[in-house]
Amino acid sequence: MTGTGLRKGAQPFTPAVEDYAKTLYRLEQQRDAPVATGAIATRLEVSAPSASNMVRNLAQLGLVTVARGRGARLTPAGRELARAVIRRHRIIECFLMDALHLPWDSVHGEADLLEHAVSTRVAEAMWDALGRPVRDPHGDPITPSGDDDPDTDILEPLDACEPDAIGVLVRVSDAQPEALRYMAERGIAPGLPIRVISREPFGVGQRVLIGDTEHIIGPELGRLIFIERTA
Amino acid sequence: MTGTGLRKGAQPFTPAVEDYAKTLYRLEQQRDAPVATGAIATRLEVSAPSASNMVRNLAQLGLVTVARGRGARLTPAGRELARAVIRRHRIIECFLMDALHLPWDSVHGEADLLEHAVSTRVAEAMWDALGRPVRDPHGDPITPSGDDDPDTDILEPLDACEPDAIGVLVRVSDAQPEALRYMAERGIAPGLPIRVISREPFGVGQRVLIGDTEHIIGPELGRLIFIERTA
DNA sequence: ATGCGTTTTTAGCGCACACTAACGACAAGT
DNA sequence: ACTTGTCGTTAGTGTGCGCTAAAAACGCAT
Repeated sequence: MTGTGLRKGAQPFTPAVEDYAKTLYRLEQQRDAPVATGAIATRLEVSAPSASNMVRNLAQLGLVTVARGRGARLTPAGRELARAVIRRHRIIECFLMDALHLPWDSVHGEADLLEHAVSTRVAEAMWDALGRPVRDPHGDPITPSGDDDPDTDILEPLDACEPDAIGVLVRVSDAQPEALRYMAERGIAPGLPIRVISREPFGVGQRVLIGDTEHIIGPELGRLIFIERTA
Repeated sequence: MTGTGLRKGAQPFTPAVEDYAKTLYRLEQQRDAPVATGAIATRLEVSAPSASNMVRNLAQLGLVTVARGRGARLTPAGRELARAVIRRHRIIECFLMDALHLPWDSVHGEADLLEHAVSTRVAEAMWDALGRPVRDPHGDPITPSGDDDPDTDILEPLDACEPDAIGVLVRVSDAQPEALRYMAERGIAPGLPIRVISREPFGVGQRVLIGDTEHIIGPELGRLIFIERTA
């Protein structure tokens, strides 16, 4: 891979380390258990040995403890780093959309590049300039400073909601840009009221009212959309 | 130095290459001649061998031609790269000051970090959001897209101006943050009218009217301040 | 021309991070 | 109990980019 260049005044951790911490955090919070190195490798699109090595590296930095046998867990320090990176990422996403008016689906990728170069100072200045928003454009929470995502457990994936469920579309996973583009085209975005009309058979998906438009949401998409139930 | 981490979607050139191109450009334009590798090393604060190696690297990338014997010159491609980086840098500086209200003296350092992570798309979006300004906060020109700095030759360093010279303070070199802090404290900034009152003997410097305040400008500072003469 | 100081390059190394190929450890199936 | 497939790890490489120590080239003064 390409070398690092002259990054003297940069963050205390390398971009790679930050990325691993972030990924660890994500996976750890998905199911609360030690994270397999293979999962990390898949998620970061690196080879298994690369992930294996880097996990050892993180352990040496005190960011991770390797449970004997299988899997790694973040230490408090690691968790703090991960949360700091995620916070920067989300602030940057907000910023790119609200201040620079970049299209929804490109914001996540740009933020991935920027999150390692933007200092905390700059990120906080962005946050202030935006009026300290509470969620990013995909509905992910921007937590005060080092808290856990408060509501990931409250939210339900649309996919899992039975007909007549009512709520607010709060979050849309930013993992797949094409999905975002698809949704943007149809006006599906966080903040809209949502109601499940019915579930179509044969795996077609759900008929859903979002805002005042009816949509057919396939199961793939349904897993990326999260709602806060009101009924 | 630290490794690069996962920078997949990034710029076509590494941060280091961009930094060398930028420096080459700067030095080449200072005196129009091939640039000695030692000068590059000094400017970038790396060892002479490092600079030497990287210059060879740039040559291989087609960004530079190494004049036999001494010194390197940018090719058109190299010049274009350098100008793109410099343009990004200046837009970012503007942005940090005008949109995020960061202090004058910290803006340059942050921009140095960011200029390699901000894509052209984002930089141009920043520029638009700022109303396409023509100069950055230090008075350096933000040229339309790939032109040469138009006026560096028109400007005169304050240091070289004789008493009674009148003009506008256009540019302040951003090379030394402490100097910027000093000037910021005293309200010295680009855009102000300026008049040289007298030159004090024994190397003390010049008495100068900037805006409507009188200042004593020592020779060190006088070399960092550039004015556009009107008389 | 010869020798000296400066400048540049060569040689060899370290570190971060990726990769492939090959090896080991364990669950499950026969 | 033995094979097999799925993990994970070790071993060894490559690339970017920095470094020091030593050699080579240049430029100037004698």
